[in-house]
Amino acid sequence: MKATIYDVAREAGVSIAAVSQVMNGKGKISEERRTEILKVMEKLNYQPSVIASALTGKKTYTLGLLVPDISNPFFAEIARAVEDQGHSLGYSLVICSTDNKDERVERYLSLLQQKSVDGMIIGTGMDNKDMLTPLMDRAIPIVMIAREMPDLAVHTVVVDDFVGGTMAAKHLLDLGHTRLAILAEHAKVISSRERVKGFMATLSEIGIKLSEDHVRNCRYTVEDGKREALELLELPAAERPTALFCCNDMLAIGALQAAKQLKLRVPEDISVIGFDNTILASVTDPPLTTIAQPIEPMGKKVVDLLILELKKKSPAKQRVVMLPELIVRQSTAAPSKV
Amino acid sequence: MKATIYDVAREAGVSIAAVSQVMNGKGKISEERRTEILKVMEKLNYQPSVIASALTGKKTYTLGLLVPDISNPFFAEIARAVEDQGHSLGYSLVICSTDNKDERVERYLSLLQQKSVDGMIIGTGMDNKDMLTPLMDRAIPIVMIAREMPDLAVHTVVVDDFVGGTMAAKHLLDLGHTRLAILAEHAKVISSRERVKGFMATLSEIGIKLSEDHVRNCRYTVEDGKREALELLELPAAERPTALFCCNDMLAIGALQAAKQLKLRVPEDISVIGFDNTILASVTDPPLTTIAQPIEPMGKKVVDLLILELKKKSPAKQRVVMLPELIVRQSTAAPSKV
DNA sequence: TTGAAAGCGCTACCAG
DNA sequence: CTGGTAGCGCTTTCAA
Repeated sequence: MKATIYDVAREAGVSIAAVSQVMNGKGKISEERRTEILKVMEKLNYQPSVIASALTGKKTYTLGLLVPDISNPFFAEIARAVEDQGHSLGYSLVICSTDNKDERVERYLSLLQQKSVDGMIIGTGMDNKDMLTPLMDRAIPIVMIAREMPDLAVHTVVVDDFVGGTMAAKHLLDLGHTRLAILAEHAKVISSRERVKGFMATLSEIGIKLSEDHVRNCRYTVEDGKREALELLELPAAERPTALFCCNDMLAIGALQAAKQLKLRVPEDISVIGFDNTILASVTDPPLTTIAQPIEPMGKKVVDLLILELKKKSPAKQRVVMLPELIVRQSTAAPSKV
Repeated sequence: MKATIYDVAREAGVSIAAVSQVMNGKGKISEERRTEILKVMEKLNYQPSVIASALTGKKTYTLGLLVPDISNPFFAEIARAVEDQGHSLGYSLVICSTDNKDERVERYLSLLQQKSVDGMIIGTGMDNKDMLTPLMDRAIPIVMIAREMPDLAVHTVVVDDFVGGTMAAKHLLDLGHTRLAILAEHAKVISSRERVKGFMATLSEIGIKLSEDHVRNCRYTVEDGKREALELLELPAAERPTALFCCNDMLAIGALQAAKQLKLRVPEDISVIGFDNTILASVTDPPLTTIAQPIEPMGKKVVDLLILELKKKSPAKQRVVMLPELIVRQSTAAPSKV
């Protein structure tokens, strides 16, 4: 069986209090006893129980991460960034794929509480924002990444979606496009909305206005993107957009597939720009021009904020906005002169 | 603060034992008290502490999953499958990206023990297999997925790598290829070795033998695959392979990129076949022909085995071998007649 | 310096 | 049926 603090104490001929003290580097212990105890711990391969220590009011050193789907490359990359930073600070990560379903969010939120995680990182949307308030009442530290819930006093780390949208627009405009369209995510996704806003704002600066059916709402799957893109690309040539801004890489891939199916060449006949710069963007054909989110720094930052928060050393609630970056690959080009 | 069992008991005017009993559905409680207690729990939004209950000898309902890198789509997909099955059985998942470094494996193994996870799912390789024996001595349930350590008595779920290799070979042979080459993972990766074996065995059945420099060892990155593929594809035309079997999709993508760089067309000039059928395979250009692993059933199965194991109802150690499947997309075709 | 003892929240056994 | 109580492994006073 596993060795306990009692085993170590007995073996070393001291009290459990002494053992506890050397483990936590607290209290005064003679150097002699100290090394003796250390030796015994080593010998017994003693692994202190985090469970027991947590019960006495200390931390569990476990964090929860809620994302829509860990198998989605974007969130997998976020998870890795969060895991690494957490790990370097001594925390483990429990992953929770919510599929964006409130019911799953609720279930996980409750589970994580029962397991006494030290804090939660929310990277998933939810329809009912009230789900989080009970947590906050209980003073369970929460931070958000890549999503935000306005009027919720929590640290938040996001990319500047609006600016990302303007970057995409500028790139396309610079290339000479004038007939544009957007593949957006569901309207309730704030980040997507902001991207669209930034995109449209930039267009309107030079007097371009998108008709409503040129802004399509999709879920977040490749299939969805493809379906909507097909409709857009099947419009009569005069209306058909020459460039597509997709609010994430998955949708952009759908658009690529739609173009292929319609025998349209990318970027000659149609330019496509994505968002996120996941690994997917680098392996498509053609490689996807996209707006990159600085995932790694974001994951790092959100963990740092969470740790600060649960150490009560937290500054006023911050909203950290990171700058996106345009990554030009080969899915965008000047429109062909017709 | 969080409500405890005491709060519920006090509020309901009963003993904590009674509360505990209704929670666990044990003992005899009058229907009356029972509903009353339930009502109070509801009212106080009582969340029983898994920590405390675990300390009394019950389970933590937490599982650990070790993989090389959660941001690698293949492992992210495994994680999702494992998470789902675990979740449906009431278990949470702690993810651990090891980067295939023994040092990280060891650290995580120790951490998971300290946190008293109920079991661990190993999907990462390690040089020093002895790292697992202390766990087994302590009777911590372990199962393996997508990796195996022969002569270690643990349940293992793998795809039939050898057969996968033969499938790839048959497909290429049927297409008419005779000059073949392999992009393998490091020789210590058993699954890769088996794939190579299956592939070569099939070739030798019809008298084809690969020269040694046509079997290249890579790490598991796209860059690595590309580098090795470049060398292969730059061979004089007479020696240059017309088809490449890559032991995973990442390497295959590297091969695709190498071909592109050399202005070779896929599949006309060079056929490429991957392994794993991750999401990446469906978004490349051309879409990748690959050998699919039944990830979802594998994840489900491995969790079931683990749960059985920790309920002590475990049958003799099983090695579950699932059948791979050839997914034909567009990266393979008959060699062009030269 | 050191150790006895009181919990942390919950389970399980046992006497009523 | 019901409730008192002894732990689970560890932390933290508080005396000695």
